[in-house]
Amino acid sequence: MNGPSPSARGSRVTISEVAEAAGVSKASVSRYIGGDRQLLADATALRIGQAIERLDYRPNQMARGLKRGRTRLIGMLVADILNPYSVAVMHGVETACRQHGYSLVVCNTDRSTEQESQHLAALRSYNVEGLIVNTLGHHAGELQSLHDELPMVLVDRKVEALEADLVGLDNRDAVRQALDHLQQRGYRDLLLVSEPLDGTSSRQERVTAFTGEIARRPLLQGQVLQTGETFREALQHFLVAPGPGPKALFAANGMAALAATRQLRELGCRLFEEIGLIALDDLDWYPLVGSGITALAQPTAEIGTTAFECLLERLRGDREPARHFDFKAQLIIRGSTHPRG
Amino acid sequence: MNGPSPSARGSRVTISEVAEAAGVSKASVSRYIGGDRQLLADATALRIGQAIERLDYRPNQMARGLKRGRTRLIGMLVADILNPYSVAVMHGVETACRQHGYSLVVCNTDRSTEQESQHLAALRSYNVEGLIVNTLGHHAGELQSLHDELPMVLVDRKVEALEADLVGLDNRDAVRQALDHLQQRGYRDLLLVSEPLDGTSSRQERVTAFTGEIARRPLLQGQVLQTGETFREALQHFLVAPGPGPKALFAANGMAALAATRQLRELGCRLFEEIGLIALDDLDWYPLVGSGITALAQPTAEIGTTAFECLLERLRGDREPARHFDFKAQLIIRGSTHPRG
DNA sequence: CGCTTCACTGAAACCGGTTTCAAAGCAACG
DNA sequence: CGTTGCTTTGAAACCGGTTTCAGTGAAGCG
Repeated sequence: MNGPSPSARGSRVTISEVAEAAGVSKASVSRYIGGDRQLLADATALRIGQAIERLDYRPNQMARGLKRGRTRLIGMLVADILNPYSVAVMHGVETACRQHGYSLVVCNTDRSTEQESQHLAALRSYNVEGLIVNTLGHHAGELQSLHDELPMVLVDRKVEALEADLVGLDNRDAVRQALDHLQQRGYRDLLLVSEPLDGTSSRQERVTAFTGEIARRPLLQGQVLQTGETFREALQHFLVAPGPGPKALFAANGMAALAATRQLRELGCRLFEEIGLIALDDLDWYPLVGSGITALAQPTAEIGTTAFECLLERLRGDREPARHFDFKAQLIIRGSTHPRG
Repeated sequence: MNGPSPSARGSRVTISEVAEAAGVSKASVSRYIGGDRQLLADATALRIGQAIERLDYRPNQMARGLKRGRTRLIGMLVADILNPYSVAVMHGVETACRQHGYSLVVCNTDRSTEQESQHLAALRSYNVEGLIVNTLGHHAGELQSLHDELPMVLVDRKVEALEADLVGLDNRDAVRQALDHLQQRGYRDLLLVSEPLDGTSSRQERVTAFTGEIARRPLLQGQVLQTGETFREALQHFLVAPGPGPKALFAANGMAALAATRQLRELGCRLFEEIGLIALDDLDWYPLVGSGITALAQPTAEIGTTAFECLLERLRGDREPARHFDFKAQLIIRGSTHPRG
């Protein structure tokens, strides 16, 4: 009837106590909890089971990991935990982890190079079995040396000179879908709004795909703008400049969509009568802004699960060369790209 | 020039190898990395430092935790990682953790009772030093028995019969601020929109404070509505029903604000000319909807840091009775509560 | 010079598990 | 009845660290 003593903070039941209570050796208890139950006589297993139940014994995963080399811990390095995309992917990863008996250690680098390094060291010291990385990818050296030690899957962003699996979006296809849609709706003068190009591969790919596609489509004219200090003025300039036809913005991700919409409002634009908008990522508030923001949704949950499952295969010994998973974005049409003239 | 062998997956440099390389004993190396450096002769320390550098040695945190009892790991149980409030708090916690050399294991229960239980077991088995809990709080028993073993801080939500520190919002004050503001702006007929009352203490407190305050203010009339299946009809009914004056919604949190705004739009409301809106939590898209949504911002970062620091004090041996930290919400006025009447 | 003190170091026990290895008990076999 | 072989078990080594404790040599002291 009496639970564990409240003052006994940190002192847990150990395998030795269970062994003693059951009148067997540590080894037998270890075999019981380790799944080698068929090695034990039924009577012995029963006694151990009862002792475990009675003492409410839970094996110490850290101690198990020490000898066994399996901590059942996965590390995830996230560039910006306040970015909804990252969280959505992380949610997918976490779900997959739990389903396979793994736990997730999440490290947020806050887009800081120094924190990235610090977190990598920490994750290594915790003996995580594998790593899911969505980050700046400076520290290519550290990442490489870590990748030599354990499996690693990149999410959304390549890291230069790192031969690892990659799970992300088919950016080229997404950009094409966006331009197809805008063009079909009658928009002609486009502006790609991206967060600053800091080397993040997905951002760069979207920009490259955009300029490439624009060059290939005689009907369209397009330029690229980065959010930041000069963004407002440049945007204003775009709005008033003469062009080949109706104007539209293409936000390269959710944060850019937020920044773009905010600036449009502050510049006194009526959303979205004067100017169209399409955004990569589909955030839950897009339907609420003006007549709704047209989006290219990323299958974030699927990206997360795939990243984990990819990691799992590596953990099970898969030695294939690095693979790439490119998911397609899904167009969700709302009022911000209503047909134009 | 040659890094570690790529095939040597999982085999790291150990303290023994460093000891051998430096020509000293494990004990000395341990003292070196453990901060007992002043115990060592300068020459010895130098040799060890060089050996560590040369072999790129990183101590295994798990092994250290085993004997020392300090894993430098904090667990956080989150009810819903897709809820921006939770993420914002988590961000605060994570930052504080890193600054103090701790890492964070995040477990998302997805509002599932079963997952909560599963995660608690996992966190225990990983020897986390402390726990930050923001969750349903079913499993009061498991939480209690865990709280007997290690320090625990609740965030936002009380758990019945659990005597633990709590960090959250002063809900009564927040509700008063909201009603003061609405009243002063001329709104008279109010509707509190809450997510379903599932026992979450903060939700319940807001509802209770609301009805209490309404009863106390003769000018105001108010009722409570929960999001969910019947929400749309009930909302529509509220919109057309006669009342004592201008109507406004009070969203009890960010998710409720999202649901409410969405329904208002679908019901054809012009935001926010016909009806006012104030929301608890301040999400980054509030300025973009209609004329902007007035908000009561929670100091989420501060809540997160406080939760961690509170935990830290407990870890350092603080045995005070359970404390409560109630933060004040901050009113941020936007167009959704423009003056009426 | 003998004795104490102190700074420094290493051997060994320990943390809580897993795994190897050998041995004990028992049945089947020739 | 002596072997053989299988099942079941425990002692002990091990994982990678920390910590205790005893020992060494040199400096300080009477």
